[in-house]
Amino acid sequence: MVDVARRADVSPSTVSLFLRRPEAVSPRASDAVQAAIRELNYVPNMMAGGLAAAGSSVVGVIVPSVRNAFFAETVAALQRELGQARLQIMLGHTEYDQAVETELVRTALSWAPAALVIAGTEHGKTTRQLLEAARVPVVQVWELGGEAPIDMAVGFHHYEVGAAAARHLAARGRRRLVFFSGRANDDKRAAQRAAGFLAAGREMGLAVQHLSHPAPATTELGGILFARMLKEFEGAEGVGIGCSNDLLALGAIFEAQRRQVAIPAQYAIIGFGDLEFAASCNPALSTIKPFGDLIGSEAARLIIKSLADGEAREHPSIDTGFGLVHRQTS
Amino acid sequence: MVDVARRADVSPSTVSLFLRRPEAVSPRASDAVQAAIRELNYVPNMMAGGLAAAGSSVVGVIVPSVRNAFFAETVAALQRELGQARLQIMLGHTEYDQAVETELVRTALSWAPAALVIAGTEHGKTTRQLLEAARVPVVQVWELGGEAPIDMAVGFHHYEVGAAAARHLAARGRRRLVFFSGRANDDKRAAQRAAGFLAAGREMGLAVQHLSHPAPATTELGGILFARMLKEFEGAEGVGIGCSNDLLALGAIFEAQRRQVAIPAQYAIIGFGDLEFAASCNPALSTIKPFGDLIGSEAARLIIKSLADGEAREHPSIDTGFGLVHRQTS
DNA sequence: GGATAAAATCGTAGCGCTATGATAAAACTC
DNA sequence: GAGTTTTATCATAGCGCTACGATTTTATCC
Repeated sequence: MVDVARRADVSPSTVSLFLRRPEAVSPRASDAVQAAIRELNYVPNMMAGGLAAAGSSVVGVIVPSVRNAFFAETVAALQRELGQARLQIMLGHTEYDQAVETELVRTALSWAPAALVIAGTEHGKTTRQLLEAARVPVVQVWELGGEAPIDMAVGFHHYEVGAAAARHLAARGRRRLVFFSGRANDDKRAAQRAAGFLAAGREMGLAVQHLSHPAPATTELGGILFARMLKEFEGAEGVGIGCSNDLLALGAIFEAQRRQVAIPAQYAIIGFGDLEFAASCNPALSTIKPFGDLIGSEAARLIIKSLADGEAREHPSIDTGFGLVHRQTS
Repeated sequence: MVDVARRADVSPSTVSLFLRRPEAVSPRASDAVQAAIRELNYVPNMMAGGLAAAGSSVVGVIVPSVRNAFFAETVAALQRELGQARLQIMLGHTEYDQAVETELVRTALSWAPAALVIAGTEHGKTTRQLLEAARVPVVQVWELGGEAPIDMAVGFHHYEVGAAAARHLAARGRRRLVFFSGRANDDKRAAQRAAGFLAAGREMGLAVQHLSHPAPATTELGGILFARMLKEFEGAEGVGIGCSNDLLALGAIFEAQRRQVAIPAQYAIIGFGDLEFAASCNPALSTIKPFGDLIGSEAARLIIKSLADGEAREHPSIDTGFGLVHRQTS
């Protein structure tokens, strides 16, 4: 910055002011500074700026897995919207491990972030304390319900997702409901969807069952659970299958085809996620669609608004809801 | 840090030294400092440290899209390995736009990063200049060939991927080869795979054709291209289809089923990516498997080694190669 | 032209930590 | 115990920029 100032024949303060508030600098000085920046290919040092300003332009984003298409979509939307506001994403993923999550929060805080985005409402005690003490906007995403939000929240009720899937299958005449899920020990949100599905089925007086597995919810596991279900429900009629995500559903479809089992004539299926392939499946997959992109863009909007409002900021929770997408499998 | 020092009855220098090199501090002082850190819940300010040290623990990671499962896997591996080395990922994604890429590089550089990871070998002139002038380790990932590496590279030759797919289909008796691709205007790596496929086919004296589309390479597009191909090759025999990714292949499989076209009896298919569902498809998908996880972990290893070696560091290019996974579609 | 207000520019202390050399304390040798 | 070496601790300048008040310049009014 000192070199830019020298070249533009202004003081370093003026260069700094120009970068922060261009309208506060005269056109003559602006032109000179811009030219100097271009000629010297000057790149500001964000650490110096953040240190002097007692806060940085970093937004810590902590999700269970960036490989999971749900979270990837939200991260992408956050990047898009926050990038426009000159904020940078520092990414951490927990692989569903609470101790990792605590360390990632601590690391994010060491960058004096402008805000934090973290998936879920359930956190370990230390994590929650760190977040509560952080004095920066915190947005919990992808879930509502459970523990009260620390600050702001954007998500939906996974329990209601499961219930909606059960009600949809019942409305399609299914009298016996089965729920497939993976990551039984780690994925609290999938467990909520299962709980909602089973409870809604019971309320409607239907027979319900839960087939779960500790492995991640993959296409392969979907096929395995479908085969297992066939064994248990030999000859049963009117079965509806809820899957904790679309990959399990895809695997179930493939296994049904291999065994000449007709979908949905013999077994109706509904997934969760409305993943990229869902509409193009054969048969096209019914699913519950979360709005991952909307979650990201709403979280970004809340952050930007919070930063503008300062101490007067609010603490909203936004329920994005979800969509029922009725296609050929149900 | 001053508060921690006061509480531990040592100087702030000793606290700092303990955090950087614990073995350089006596056990008595170590215990006192650790206790003070715990009691005060002290979180270091990384910006101050980075500024004073003339460099930070940030690694800028710039990929076309985090929603793309290939890159997500590499980002996940980078996060895992670099996290172990106390480095933090600052993520940017370009959505295949070169101007965005340039800005993301500039932003990453403003954090005085320890290193940069960027996808691809082809970059705009300004981007390349920024990277060359950066004086930090730069690892280009997911591609080899094209322009010479700026510093280090971990990837494979997409042209060879296409050629391998063509040779595989020829070895399975296919006499007419078609390549499906999407994002025809943006995705240079997909274009390379197409070029390799077509060239290898021609070299073997086979009829070759390229069906491409400017839209992203989705399952739906796979179905559309398959339908288009059926029109053009009405009654042709011995056709082999190479797809620029597994999603296109999945869409082609679904469309074949809808039209009672037998895979691979009538048309053989090979994808790219070995995505999560590939093995569980009906029929199971033949594909070319890139090693996204290995690319991430190798890039991380190179960065960590570079940082340890300092000016004496080397500039390797690592060819991870790829695997041919022969399953039921071919 | 003088007085006043607004806009523009500048000077300065300091943000929290590091690297480095200076100093103090501990360990070793004779 | 004295001298030397090694280990541990401390003091200091400074990293590049910001926020803020001081100063200068420009614009407006009478």
